[in-house]
Amino acid sequence: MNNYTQMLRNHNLKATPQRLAIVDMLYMHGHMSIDALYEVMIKRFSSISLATIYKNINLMLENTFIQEVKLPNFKSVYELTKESHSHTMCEKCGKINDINLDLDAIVNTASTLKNFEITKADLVLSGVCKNCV
Amino acid sequence: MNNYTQMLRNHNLKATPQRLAIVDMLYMHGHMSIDALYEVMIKRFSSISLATIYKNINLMLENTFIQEVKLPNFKSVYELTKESHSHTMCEKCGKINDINLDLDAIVNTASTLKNFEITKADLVLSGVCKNCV
DNA sequence: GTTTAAAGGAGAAAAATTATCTATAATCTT
DNA sequence: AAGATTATAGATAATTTTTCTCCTTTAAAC
Ligand SMILES: [Mn+2]
Ligand SMILES: [Mn+2]
Ligand SMILES: [Zn+2]
Ligand SMILES: [Zn+2]
Repeated sequence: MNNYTQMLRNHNLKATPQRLAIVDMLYMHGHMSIDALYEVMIKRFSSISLATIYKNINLMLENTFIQEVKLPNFKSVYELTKESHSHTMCEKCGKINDINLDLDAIVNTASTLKNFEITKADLVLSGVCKNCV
Repeated sequence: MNNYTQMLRNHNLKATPQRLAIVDMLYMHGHMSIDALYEVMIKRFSSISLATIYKNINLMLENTFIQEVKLPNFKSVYELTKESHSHTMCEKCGKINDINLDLDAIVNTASTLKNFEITKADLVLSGVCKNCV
């Protein structure tokens, strides 16, 4: 029994081949849209239903096994849940990368400024990556 | 000829009553989803088509007359374009507020760290507002 | 191996968004 | 101000995206 199998079961999800493949794809590609995921999944499971992708993505979201990343002007992408982090997105090539930034100061400022209890900070930095300048 | 009329024309948009109302609603409410906008618009224009809302929102987005704000777990909202700013969103009552935070330090750090030319920073702080604690 | 509860696939259905068409209204031209 | 020009609104169809239903298959438990 491999890694992902245990991870899925820990989240009350049966470890089906389709799910293991989804996890595998997300692990390999990092951030994937529904469409991109379906495209790679159909190669492994020629008869997989798009509904299966949606159902699993939604289930995994509910179980916080994965996270949705909303991007300006683009479709959402999904990734395996890991420590909170921010993202960069290249507007030319569309490449999305993780970036660890210390947002504590900002969050604290905001919290006191607005008397607001902050539980999550979603930051997307858009621009042009080094390969696209 | 009022304010909005001129603003719309400056963006190559004819100042129709429907558009003026959309601008007015966004000005009054701040951040609105497509549905919320349609709901208030139908009160003023009983026969307005949802397609008109979509067409105008998309046109105004193209002309950067308005901006889309993508929110975790919720539908996008739209607002009149103003100076770049961040948002807080209460997960209890759904209230969205503007907040001006100095992200320069963060942006610069990210830029040098990843050799990435940043043109835009979208930050949404989720949590619980003072009215909902 | 048998049981059972969950998941997959096919396709229908629903929801969201966009496109097409025509009458009308906003702006431009005189 | 009147007429010409062009973009827009609204009705509706079409398309796209997402969810649901139903039945079969399969993973997990015993
Ligand atoms: Mn990430
Ligand atoms: Mn705002
Ligand atoms: Zn790039
Ligand atoms: Zn609240």
